[in-house]
Amino acid sequence: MTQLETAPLQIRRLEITQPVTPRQLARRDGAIRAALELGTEGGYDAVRMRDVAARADIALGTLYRYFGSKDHLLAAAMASWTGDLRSRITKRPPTEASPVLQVVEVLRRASHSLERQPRLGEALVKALSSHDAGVAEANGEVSSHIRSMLEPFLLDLDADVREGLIDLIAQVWHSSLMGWANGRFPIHEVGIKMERAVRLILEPRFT
Amino acid sequence: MTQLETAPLQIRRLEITQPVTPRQLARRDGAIRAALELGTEGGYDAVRMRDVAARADIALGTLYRYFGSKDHLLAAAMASWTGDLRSRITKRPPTEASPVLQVVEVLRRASHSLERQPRLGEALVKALSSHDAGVAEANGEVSSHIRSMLEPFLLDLDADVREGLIDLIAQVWHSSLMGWANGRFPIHEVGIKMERAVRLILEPRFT
DNA sequence: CACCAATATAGAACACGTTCTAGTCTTGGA
DNA sequence: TCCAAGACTAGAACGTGTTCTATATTGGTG
Repeated sequence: MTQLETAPLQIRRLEITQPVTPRQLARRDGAIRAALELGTEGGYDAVRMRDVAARADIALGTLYRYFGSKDHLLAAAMASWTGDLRSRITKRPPTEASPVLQVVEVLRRASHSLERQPRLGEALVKALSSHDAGVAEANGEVSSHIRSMLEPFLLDLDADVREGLIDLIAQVWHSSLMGWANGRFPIHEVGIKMERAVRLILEPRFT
Repeated sequence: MTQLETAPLQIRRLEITQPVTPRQLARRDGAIRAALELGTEGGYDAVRMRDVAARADIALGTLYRYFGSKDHLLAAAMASWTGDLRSRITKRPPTEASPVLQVVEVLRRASHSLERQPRLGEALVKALSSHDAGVAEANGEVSSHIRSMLEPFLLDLDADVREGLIDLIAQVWHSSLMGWANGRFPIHEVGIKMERAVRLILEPRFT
C-alpha cells in the first residue's frame, strides 16, 4: 500500500525575458500571432507549443523564454484581444439610453465578437483560468480593460459601490465565458445569462 | 482550408462503468478516497492517476473505466464534499438574523472549511473548471447542493428572482474559489469577497 | 575589433494524462 | 456446472507540455 510518494515539487523556471530589441519584439509578437492563428483554426488543443514555435520561426526554448507556459501565451493573446475590444467600444460607444442597457450592450457586443471566432474564444477563455504567474498578470490586464469599458456608464453611483458592482459583473462575465468554453451551455446563452445577471445586479440601483 | 463542419473529432472513449456489485462500489470509493488523500497531502499535481490507482489497489485502466479523466475523478470528490457541507449546514443552520447575513454565514462556513484543507480545496476547485462530460455532471450536483443550502433563506423573494439571485451567488462562489485556487488572492479574501458580493446583490432586495 | 554574457537554436529528454494490448478473472444465466 | 460477455490486471505505448543540453549567434563594452 504505502508506495512512497515522490515529492516532485519544482522550484525552478527561467525568468521571463522582457523583449527589448526590435528583433525580440518581433519574436514575441510572432508567437502571439501564430497562437491566434492556430487557435482560430482549431481551438485550445490545436495550439501546440511546438507548432507555435515552428510557425513563428523560433525555437521551442525561445518561446518558453517569453511565455512561461502555453496558458501564459494564450492569456497574453486574450489581453490583447480585450484591448482591441475596448478600443472598439470607445470608438463607437453604446447607443442605448439607460446605464443598465448600456452595460448590457457592451457585454453583448463582447460575446457577439467571441461568437464569430468560437474556436479562438474557447482557447483564450480556457487559458485564463489557469494557475500561472503570467496568466495572473494577463488577467489583471483583462480586468482593467473590462473596468474601463463599464465605468463610464456607472458614474452616477458612489465610487465604492461602483467598484464592487464592476467587480461583480466582471466575475459574472468570466464565469459565463467559462461555462461556455467548458461546454456547459451554448454561446448564445452567454449573452442571455449576462444580461439577466446585469439586470438583477444593476436595476435595483437605478430606480 | 476553412472549416468543413466536421464535428466529431474524437472517436474516443470507453463508456463509464456504473458500479453495481459491492466490489465495484468498493473500487470506485477506494479511488475517490485515494484521490482525497493525495489531494490533501499535495494538491492537484500530487493527485497522479498512477498513484491513485496504486493506492486504491486497482489497475490504471480500471480507474479510467470509472472516471473518464483526472478531473472527473476530482470533480466527483468535490460533489461528495459539497454534499457533506450541505448536511452540516442543514444539521446546524446559520444563527444570524437576516437573510443576507444567513447567506453570508453559509458561504463563510464553506470557505472556512476549505481553508482547513487548502491543498485539497485547490485540487477540487481546479478540477471543476475543466471541460469534460463527467465534470459537467458533477458540477450540476455541486450547483444543486449550493441551491439547496441557500434557498431556505430567500423564500420571501419571488421565485424567478430568487432563482436568478441564487445562480448569481453560485457564480460568484465559483469564480471566487477559482481566483483563490489559481493564486490570484489568498484564502481569507475568499470569504471577504463573497460577503461583499452577497451584500451588493441582496441588500437592495431586503430594505 | 575582441570579448563576454545573454540569447537563440535544434533537438533530445522527461513527466504525466491517457489509450492500447494481451491475457486472466468474475459473474450471471442456461 | 459451464460458458460467453465483459471486467480486471500489468504494463507498454503515445502525445504534448515542459525542461535540459550542447552549440551558435548577437549585441553591448572596452
